[in-house]
Amino acid sequence: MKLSNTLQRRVIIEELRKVKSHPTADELYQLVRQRLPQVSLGTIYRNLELLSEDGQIQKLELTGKQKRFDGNIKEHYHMRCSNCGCIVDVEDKEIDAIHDNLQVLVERNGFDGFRLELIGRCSRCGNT
Amino acid sequence: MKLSNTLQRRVIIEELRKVKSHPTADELYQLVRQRLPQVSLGTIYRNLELLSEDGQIQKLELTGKQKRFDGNIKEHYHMRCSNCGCIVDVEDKEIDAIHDNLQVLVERNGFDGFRLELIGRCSRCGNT
DNA sequence: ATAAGAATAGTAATCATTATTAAAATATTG
DNA sequence: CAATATTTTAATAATGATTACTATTCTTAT
Repeated sequence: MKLSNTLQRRVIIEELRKVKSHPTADELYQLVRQRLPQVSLGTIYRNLELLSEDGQIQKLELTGKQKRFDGNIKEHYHMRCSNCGCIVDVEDKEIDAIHDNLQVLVERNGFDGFRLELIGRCSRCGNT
Repeated sequence: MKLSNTLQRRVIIEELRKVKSHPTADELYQLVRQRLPQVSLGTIYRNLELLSEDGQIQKLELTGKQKRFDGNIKEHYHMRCSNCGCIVDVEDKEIDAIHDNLQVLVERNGFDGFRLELIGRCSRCGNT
């Protein structure tokens, strides 16, 4: 079924695409509220689910108790900062290469797929 | 600090080591209750955390909203069944090999580590 | 055995998420 | 455009997993 074009939905998409922080539903709620003070948290949750089912945004399958969302639907990797817990995008040719290798290997061994989450330090937290 | 030797703690470890199902805290609570009917769910949670900090059991870093625990502290991979959601151990030479490759690659690119979760069908659910 | 510290059962509180519902907005059809 | 059907919304309640609190009991080290 096609999704209706509602103001709330438009603002949710816009705000999600503005940020690169892979927000949780609640974080996005805070952003959307600045433009639509009456918006309800349930609306955020419902739309994030619907929009990700519809392929307009990405629901991230990551460890941790909160779901996170990404306005960028191009497949790419994520790194979790071992210090602050934030999620950052990984743009890395070599990781793309290992992805392809993993995919082949994993399928050759009868698995359907895999989830890979990188761990490191984000730029804010440095290398120490 | 060293952990005291309590009956509850012993039974929790024993029951966890008996099963290969990577239970959640609540699932383990059901098992422990059969031997200690007065045990409290809080005791299960607290001890699972303490025991994993102490290295006596493994807390699994997996996607999904519930934490899971493993009595086997030897490092090994896990597969999530895409049908029933259960977690099964993966014993696979090739996966071990890719693990080592990934480790090298990931470190060479400045990451500290990674989490890999395989996806497939468990033996109960078959290959369809 | 006793005192100090740790762990327990029971309960309440918290956090993330999902469900419910009546009213409002949007889409469809004639 | 008007009438109707459908979807979505805000507000609220409910759920499920986990954590916090607390008075009492158990362990451990003297």
